[in-house]
Amino acid sequence: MRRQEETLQALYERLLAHFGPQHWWPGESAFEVVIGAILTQNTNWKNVEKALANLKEAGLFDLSALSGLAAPDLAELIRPAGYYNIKAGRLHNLFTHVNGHYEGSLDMFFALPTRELREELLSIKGVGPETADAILLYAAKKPIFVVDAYTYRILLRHNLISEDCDYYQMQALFMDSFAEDIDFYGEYHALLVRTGNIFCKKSNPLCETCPLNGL
DNA sequence: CACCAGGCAAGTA
DNA sequence: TACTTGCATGGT
Repeated sequence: MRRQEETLQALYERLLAHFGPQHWWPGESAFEVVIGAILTQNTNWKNVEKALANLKEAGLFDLSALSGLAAPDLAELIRPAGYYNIKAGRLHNLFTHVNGHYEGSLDMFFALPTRELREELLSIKGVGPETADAILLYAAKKPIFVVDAYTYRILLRHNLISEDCDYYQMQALFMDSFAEDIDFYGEYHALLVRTGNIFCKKSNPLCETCPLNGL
């Protein structure tokens, strides 16, 4: 319905006016986005930064170097990000896929059409819908909207969805409302996360100073 | 001290 | 199919 896309447009404009452009994803390379996408699963970004710094300081910040590490050694380096044993395995799964099918080249992997690339990412144990979409949008530069826990919480609190709304329903809400635009999708998701971090945490249920009040 | 963070997979009934 | 639970560090 038309009302909904106007609301989503207004929501974006309010957030942009309040916070300004976020210029996501933080990090310079596609490789860093991929690693960060795994490490930030259910984890504060500050903790991820410590893990990324460890990898860089160890001089192991590339796919072939990390592929050669034993799981316990990789786990120790990413320890500050939490779930370090699980995440070491998930990173390894991803490296193995890229090494086995694409000569260790992310560029070659990302040259796949969006639909196929998404399916392959989801086939890797440890890569779910949000991680796959974050990699698609911010690393592979494909036009796809990333949904996360904050997206759900913000939409729910402003009565834009019902409680049982799932990942793909929320994603369709945005992608049906707006033309495909990598920069716009990237900004919008980043703004939702920024807003969530400040105004829409579980511990801050009232959102009294939230710029979205009165939508 | 309790609670939470830019999820996901595996186990259970 | 639909819940539930484990994973874990570091900040508030």
